[in-house]
Amino acid sequence: MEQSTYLRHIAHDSVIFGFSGEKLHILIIHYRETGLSALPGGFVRWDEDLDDAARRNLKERTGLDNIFLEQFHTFGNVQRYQPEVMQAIMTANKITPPPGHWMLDRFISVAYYALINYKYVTPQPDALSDSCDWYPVDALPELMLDHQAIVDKALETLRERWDKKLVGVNLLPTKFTMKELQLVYEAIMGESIRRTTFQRKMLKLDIFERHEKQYTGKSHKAPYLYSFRVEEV
Amino acid sequence: MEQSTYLRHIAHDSVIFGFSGEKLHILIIHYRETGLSALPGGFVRWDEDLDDAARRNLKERTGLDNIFLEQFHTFGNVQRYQPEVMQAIMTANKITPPPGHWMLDRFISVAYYALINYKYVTPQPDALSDSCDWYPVDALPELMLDHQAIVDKALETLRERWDKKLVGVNLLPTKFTMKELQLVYEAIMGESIRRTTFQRKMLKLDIFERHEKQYTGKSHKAPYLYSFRVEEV
DNA sequence: TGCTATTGTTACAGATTGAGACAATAGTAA
DNA sequence: TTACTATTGTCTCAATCTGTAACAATAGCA
Repeated sequence: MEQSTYLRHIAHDSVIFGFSGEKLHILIIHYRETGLSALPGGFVRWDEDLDDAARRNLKERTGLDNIFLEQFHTFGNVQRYQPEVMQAIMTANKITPPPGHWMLDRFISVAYYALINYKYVTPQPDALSDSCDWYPVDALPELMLDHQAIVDKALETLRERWDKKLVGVNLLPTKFTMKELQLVYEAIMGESIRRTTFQRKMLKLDIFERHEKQYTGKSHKAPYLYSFRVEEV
Repeated sequence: MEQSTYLRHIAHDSVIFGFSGEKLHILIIHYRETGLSALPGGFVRWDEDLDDAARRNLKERTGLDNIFLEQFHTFGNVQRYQPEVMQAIMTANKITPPPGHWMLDRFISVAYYALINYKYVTPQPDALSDSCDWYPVDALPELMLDHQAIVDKALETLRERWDKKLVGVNLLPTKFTMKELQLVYEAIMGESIRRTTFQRKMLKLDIFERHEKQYTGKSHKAPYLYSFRVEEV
């Protein structure tokens, strides 16, 4: 029996969030000469854990390892099945798949979201795509298949998990100011919060370590830098 | 190309919660003559939405329709791949699959949880299983593959979603007393809560409708019955 | 008419949250 | 040196929420 490299019918897509300092961004890839935009995704190898596949893919796309990555939903509607889309991508890359090729099958996609520090990432397009860019979540291009729905669900999940998953911290450098953390919060929640209330709420969590002040050259009081405290056991 | 009824490599399993009035229970099936216990699960047809597959399966197993059913995680570790388990089940049913049969392949399983009213359900074993019974969550038999991990994750999810998903209401009859709702809460959360605090918290949600009193024949004040209020638009 | 078990409601203290006030800077300008 | 401005770290006060307890109102029974 033929045993291909990848598990058939199973894909994974990642919503990679980055924070620019002002807005929340998502990494979008463009397929060569097709006008198609999509979330970075891939397949699962025969001998590979599902989570590892997502992690491997993320590393291939961004070069980053040890990143916050978490599964949030699996999309399996029949309407996802649009072989002509995959066909177009392959054709544009001068691949002529035989009818019934596994990439033209119906796929169920397990979706992950990643939180990374925008500045440390230089997106790297892979063999099938010609570019790989950051877009603000509120100004995404039209995405293929159900990828917009995947993004929407990812955002919804992010809002629910703000407190439990250190969402903000994972989008910032190791050291950050309360102001920066608040900007992330507001970008994700889509609502503003009072400075003092936010600061008090964060500090009461007692999970941050306070460091030296950050002198920016601006003529006002310098803020403290904070980092997530790593508990020693 | 051979096109089987089901999508290869993709399964789904359901953690079906029921509340006995005292404890939280889960529906477990036993495979004929193998000693194997498992969550009810199934596969996805070629022309079927993933969610529909889970819903169809639930109906086949319990006879119930229009039930609260929600996806919560997808399990895809390589360790799940134990063809000898599936082999044993098929052998016990006098089926001799050819080597490479699709049911002996590696599977990724999308897990759902359902909340149903214990009393209205008579579990119905299907062709491959000899029985189908309720077990208290704290006294489950040994489950095959990673099904215990699936149950654990389901419980964890249930606790997180108590408020958002009307978890309690979905486990009770249409009309219920505050006491009953509180018992469900305590069974799920694994901790007791003060009666007055709980009652106040629930009533403040302003999502319940109060009905007539429930006279049980006991010699004390009769409690009101409540139901979830359906907002008219 | 009491008695008991249970339920609905209210009262009160402590904790949490929203909103504002105020003092403490870090640089700039006078 | 001395204002002046923008921003940050705290503190205060009131409103709200939560944990706890008390109390009144039954429903059936002796």
